[in-house]
Amino acid sequence: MAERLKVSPSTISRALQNHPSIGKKMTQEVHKLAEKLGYYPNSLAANLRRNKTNLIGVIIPRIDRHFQSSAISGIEEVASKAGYYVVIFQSNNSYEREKENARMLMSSQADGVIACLAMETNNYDHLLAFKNNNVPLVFFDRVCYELETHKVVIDDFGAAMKATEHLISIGCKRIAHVAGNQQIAIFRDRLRGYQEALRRNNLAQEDELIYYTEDLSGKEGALAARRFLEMPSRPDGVFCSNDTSAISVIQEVKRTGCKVPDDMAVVGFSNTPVSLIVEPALTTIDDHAFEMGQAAARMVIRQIEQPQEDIASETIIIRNDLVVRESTLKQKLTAD
Amino acid sequence: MAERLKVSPSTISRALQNHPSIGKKMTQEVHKLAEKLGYYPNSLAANLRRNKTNLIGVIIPRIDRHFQSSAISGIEEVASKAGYYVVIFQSNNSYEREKENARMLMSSQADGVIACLAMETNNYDHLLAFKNNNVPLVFFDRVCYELETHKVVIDDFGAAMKATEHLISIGCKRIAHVAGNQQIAIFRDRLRGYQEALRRNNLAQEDELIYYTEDLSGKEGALAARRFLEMPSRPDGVFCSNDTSAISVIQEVKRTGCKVPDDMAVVGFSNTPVSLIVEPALTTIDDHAFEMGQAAARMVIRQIEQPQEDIASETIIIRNDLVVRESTLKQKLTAD
DNA sequence: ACGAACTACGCAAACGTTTGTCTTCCAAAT
DNA sequence: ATTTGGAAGACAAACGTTTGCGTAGTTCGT
Repeated sequence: MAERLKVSPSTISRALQNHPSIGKKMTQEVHKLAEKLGYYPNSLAANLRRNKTNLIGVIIPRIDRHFQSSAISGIEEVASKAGYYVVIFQSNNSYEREKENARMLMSSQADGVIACLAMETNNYDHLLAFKNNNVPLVFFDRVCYELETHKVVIDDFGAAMKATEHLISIGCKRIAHVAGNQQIAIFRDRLRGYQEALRRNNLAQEDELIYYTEDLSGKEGALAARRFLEMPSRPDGVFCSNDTSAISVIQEVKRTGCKVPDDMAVVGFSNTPVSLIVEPALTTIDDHAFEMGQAAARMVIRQIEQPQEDIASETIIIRNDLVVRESTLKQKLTAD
Repeated sequence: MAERLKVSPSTISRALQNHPSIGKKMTQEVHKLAEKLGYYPNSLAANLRRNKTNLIGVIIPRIDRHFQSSAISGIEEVASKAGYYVVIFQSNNSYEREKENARMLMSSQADGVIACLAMETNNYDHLLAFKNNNVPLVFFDRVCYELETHKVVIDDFGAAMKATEHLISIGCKRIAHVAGNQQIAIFRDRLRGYQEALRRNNLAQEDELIYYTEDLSGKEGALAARRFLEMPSRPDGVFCSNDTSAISVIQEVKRTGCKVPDDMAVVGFSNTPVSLIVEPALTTIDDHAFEMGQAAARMVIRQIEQPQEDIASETIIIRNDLVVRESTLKQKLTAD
């Protein structure tokens, strides 16, 4: 270590952080030497001693989903500005991996945790450890209502209602829905929002108009589209719980020679980049993933730095917007 | 700590890792107690003592690019199977951030590092620290030829040649190129591959057929397309150095009423998901990002675990494939 | 019955920092 | 000349593990 080349260990430490009780000359010399020796402080040791790691752990399903990586970008932006590092753990939507990730995070003494739950997860004991050990925990998007924690979400119910009412406003009378896994609150809420919109507008609510999927994959979107197309009285609008399935629906509809939006209008959810590429471009809900990430990061950092706050739980709801594109721009709209 | 509830500190440690020199009964009791107390070993302390973190640091430009996140998925798969954790640092293509990331990685005592260089980077001193301190370093994709390290790449030159020759094979005579930042080796190589294909087939090599971009963004793709379309003798084929710009080219060409591929065939690079969504679907080079990640991870782990190996540098070249889709399926092809 | 060989565990040092307190030295005030 | 005070730095403990070695207690062979 650097100390042996000059003097004592504590002096080095203080010099490196420009502590006032160390002389100017000494301080400068130490910095010089550190430079020359290519010295890197061992943060393991420092963190151990200080009992603070400046680490924010993030547990998410998959990094290669646009929504998730946008949220992470938001988290990172806020965190790094505040002097925190972000370490990412993927659950791959597996409960076991999520549990393992939580264990690792506990072991690595993260100062705070941000999580978006895996599809499979319906037991939350592995996350209790954070609560029990006073490490701040913030959920976003796929949150857990059974646990009393801070959350960042969007109003999925309202957004779904908005999307469905948009379909109604352009004249759709029979509106179908491609629903996500009903274990997950956000997908339940989107289904409910869809139903509520129908109810308020006195439109048909038939069970067969709802296609339940496992994971809203493209394949399932195509299957849903086929089912809808084969129905005797075919729906004229579809609200899908994500963009991937919505795009698949569009493609499948077109494959059969029908027109989007004229024969069937389509609305997605999330405003991923592909929604701009598909033809016709997809009307969708912009869920502001980046902002969700920012809010979650700010929230967790506040908890880290002001632990005395007695807020048991706080929920932030991020704005969402309906982005109208061609997939719901009926040419006959003006004629109506 | 758990020890105070029973006996000595070392016994606990050994019991937790099922060391043979600890009695069955004792071992079981310790595990039980750990369970009950919700005990999480402090890996900071353990790592400090063992001088091994099981951490692999990854420095990449941006997590929300499909190529990068696929590569990370590959890295993670291999790493986690081998008992390593992956911690991700984004450079946002900024040299300063990359330097900072490298410093942090050095401080956190990562066992190995995998890096994909930022656009801005053309000085490599910050990465020398790894070499100097014997922490294995593997580059992938955007590698650095000035440093003697292990690398995982694809044959960008060959792939570009393959792509361009494919355009030639479908009858294109005037082939343009949307080139990436020429500071980066891979984009230089792709340009060279394009040129070589033209040379070998005795086709026109005009400077104005090459459109140089800063970052191959969608916007730049559209600008390139416009330039090409306005040329007196319009190119009938375009090879773009990435998918984003290629898709923009397709959209812009269509916007002006021209047909892809009949008026202008388009080839991209990377086989991102959007290449399947755009119409016509994009012919592109599949660069096997996931496999690159896997290979890089295997490579760095091998170096970590077999430090005696005297291999100064090794380069792995991952297979790449041309994926032919409608953007180069000329209907007149059979007529030719 | 005596020592050898095991078994099962404790002791203590070490990893590289941080930090509260103590010491030393020197200048200024009395 | 003696005290006072402040500046600059040293000492040592502590963070929570791991690990080489030592040492009781037990078992076994003779």
